[in-house]
Amino acid sequence: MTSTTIQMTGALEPREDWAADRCPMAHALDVVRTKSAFLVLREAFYGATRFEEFVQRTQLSEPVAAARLRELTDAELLEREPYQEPGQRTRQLYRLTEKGADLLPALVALMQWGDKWVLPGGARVEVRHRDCGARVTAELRCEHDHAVERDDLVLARR
Amino acid sequence: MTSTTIQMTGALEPREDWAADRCPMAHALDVVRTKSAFLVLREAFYGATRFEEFVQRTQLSEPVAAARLRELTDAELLEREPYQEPGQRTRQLYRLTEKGADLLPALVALMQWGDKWVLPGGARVEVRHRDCGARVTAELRCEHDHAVERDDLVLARR
DNA sequence: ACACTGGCTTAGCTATCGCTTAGTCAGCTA
DNA sequence: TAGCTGACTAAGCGATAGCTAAGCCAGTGT
Repeated sequence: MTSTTIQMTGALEPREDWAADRCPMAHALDVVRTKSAFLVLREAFYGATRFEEFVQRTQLSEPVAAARLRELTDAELLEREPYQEPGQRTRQLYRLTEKGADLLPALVALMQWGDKWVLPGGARVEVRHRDCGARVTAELRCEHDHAVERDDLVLARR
Repeated sequence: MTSTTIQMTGALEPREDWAADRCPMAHALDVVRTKSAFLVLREAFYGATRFEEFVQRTQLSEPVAAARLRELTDAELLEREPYQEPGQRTRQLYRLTEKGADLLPALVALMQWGDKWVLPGGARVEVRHRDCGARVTAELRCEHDHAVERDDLVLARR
């Protein structure tokens, strides 16, 4: 079995001074902490905009959906916008902001992992490329556009 | 502002029958539910193997670290292996399995998002490609190797 | 024989997550 | 004006996630 850990350079040791307080993943997880927040975001990506849509599609209770919509709006992953259908009163709809939409690779990566390891073949829906119809996955690439394998990763101090 | 929601094909409506029970993301989040689980996995990627390393580097309390290590081992994202240093008793070390290592794109995607939106420039460490030194990110690609923009995604029923 | 160390476990606490049930409120429609 | 609907809010509950403090156990070192 090949090693799956990222090789650390000598410069990274000792570890005590850089770890937990500035880890961007830990801070990301402070913003999107709960499963229900991921579910709300998933439905926002799938096109939900109205309160009732979020409640029905996430299968969350109304209070929980309302709390997550409020928190995600406060954190600026979603934005509210008033709208009015003819013959209806003014309502709010929720839309992804750029900040929220930028989480899509993380959600796709989780879906892809769940599909491969937890529910193989069980999902009823998949994400495809509009132009060519091929399945879309989140994969690791470097800025020079090389596909990066796990064992080709290095941690570098910035 | 461009639309950031995934376009749904007509075939996906009505939505009532396919949503929550088989969503692979929801099932992924049942396995890796808590922030502490993500932190333990992060440290496994960074090369931690011993109990004390996980405790110190995640800044979790010992009971929580022990619980997550047990759960992740039970879920087969980590495996235990006995080892013995000369003059020491036998100990366990924890290593990522293939299943666990496969979560790396999701973790990188979360790091990347946190680095961009929560802690801009604050992180002290980044992931690079060993061969060329360029920064690595998780990005969406289709099987035909096209880079996929958010607005070029379509949901398809499988 | 005794203390020490690494790797846990147990007990007991608080805070948060999510649920159900039961409102509230604004603006139609009758 | 009285009810209806969509979008919430409030109250109260049980389950879970995290903490600290304390203890346990196996194997070394002295």
